[in-house]
This record gives sequence, C-alpha cells and structure tokens, in this order.
Amino acid sequence: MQDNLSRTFAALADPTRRAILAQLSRGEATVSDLAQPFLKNMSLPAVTKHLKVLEKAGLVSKGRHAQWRPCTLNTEPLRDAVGWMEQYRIAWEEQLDRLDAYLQTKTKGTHHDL
Amino acid sequence: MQDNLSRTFAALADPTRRAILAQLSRGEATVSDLAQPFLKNMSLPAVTKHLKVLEKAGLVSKGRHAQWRPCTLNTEPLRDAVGWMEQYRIAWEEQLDRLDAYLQTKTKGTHHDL
DNA sequence: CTATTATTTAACTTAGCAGTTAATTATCTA
DNA sequence: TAGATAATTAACTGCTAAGTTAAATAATAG
Repeated sequence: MQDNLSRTFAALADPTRRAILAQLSRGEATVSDLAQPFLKNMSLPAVTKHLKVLEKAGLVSKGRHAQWRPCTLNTEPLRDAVGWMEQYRIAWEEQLDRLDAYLQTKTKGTHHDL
Repeated sequence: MQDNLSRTFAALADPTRRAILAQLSRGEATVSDLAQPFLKNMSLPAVTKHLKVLEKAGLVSKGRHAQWRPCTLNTEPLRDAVGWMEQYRIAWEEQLDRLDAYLQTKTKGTHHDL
C-alpha cells in the first residue's frame, strides 16, 4: 500500500480500529485502556497490531510513561481524507438536486400535493 | 468485511479505485473508458475487479446499453463516510487551536512579532 | 451463422491482513 | 534481585485481495 491516503482509508476500514479512534477522540488512553472493550473478542496482541496500523497511517501517536504507552489521536490524516472526499461534494449535491427534482415531479401528479 | 462503512473505506484504500471514482465524478463512462488510463499498468479483468469492489461498496452503479456497461458514481456511501469523520471535527479543531496557541507562544518571545 | 467488440468469469499465484498462543522486553515496586 | 504489570515480538494459520492469462458470455454487424 504505497501512499498515505490509501494507508489512511485502509486503517479506517475496520470497525475495531474505528472504535479505537472514537475512544481516543475522548482523550489520551493507554494500550490496555484501548484494548479493554475488545478483550472479550480478541487478544491483546491483536489490539497492538491494530494500533500499529493506525500509527503507520499517522492517526495515532504513542508516548512513553513508565511501562505505559499513552496513545493520542492525530487528526491530520482525517483532514486529508475528508479533503479528498470534498472534491465529490459538487457531484453529490447534484445527486441530491436530482433526487429533489424527482420527488417533486413524483408528487406533482398524485393526490398527495398540498 | 462486515459493515458498509468498512466496505466503503476499503474501496477507497486503493489509488486505482480512487482514480476511477474521480473519472466518474466527471460523468458516466463505460468499463473500457474507465480502464483506458490503466491499461499500460494492468489488465482489463483487473479493472473489472476494481469496479466490482466499488459496486459492492455501493459507490458505482452499472447499467446496460448494448454490449456496454455504462457506470455512474453513487455518492451516498461517500456522504456516510464523511458523516462518520465529522464526529472528529471537534477533536481536530481542538488540535488546530492547540497548534495555534503554540505558535502564538512561540512567536511571543522572539523578535518576529509585529 | 460468423466475426468483432465489450465485458466477465475461471483458475491460479502471490502477498498481506487479522487473528492466535507463547515467549520476550520494559518498567516499576517490594 | 525477584515478582508483577504493560506492551511487544515471534512464529504460525487461515482468509482474502490484487494481479495474471485464457476461456466464456453478451450484443452488434455483416
């Protein structure tokens, strides 16, 4: 996976990783804090691996404090991803307009107007 | 890959597929239209597969016109993806604020103010 | 029916991801 | 130093994704 944008989207393409980011958006957390909600379903090394994917995408930074590794959210890649999607805003607003127009012509011929 | 959001992000995690979407945002195109920019680097079946990934994510719809399959962009999954990211807007605006504050304290002590 | 164009499917290879358990490293505390 | 806690690394498995070439299907045109 060559480029940053691909790495970011790939990192987001997993519900566990998205949940980790959601948790980090509420503040710093250690690896075991982050792992705790998942330990019924997966092992700690699995969470470590997910964090590594998020780190490589630049979405998470890991610090050191004694034996803990406090993690923080880094939003810059998210901004880049949204930025890439913004280029489609025109296209999707057109689609909403078409839907709008369609719904209007649809109601025009029925008894539901008014 | 269970859920729609994961499928959408996974579909976006490839530069070829993003380029296909970019082309479709400029209007309807057939499979060979879409494939043409890539045929130096990959085969036509490879493009067919990429399109299938985009279809399964709901990002592309394929019609029929004689032997051609005209493809169109479907932006709804993109809206969902942006919607998911919006929940981090608060977090990332805080980051911008912190950066801002940092830059201000940094300039305060230098000769660069004014 | 045959040939041509557009696209897909089949069968296969290669590589990487997500998970596991067991062992290792890092750090603090007694 | 020994033991406990936090986290990572190693080695392995199973699955899926991305690409290939060759064959099959869909539709048109002669």
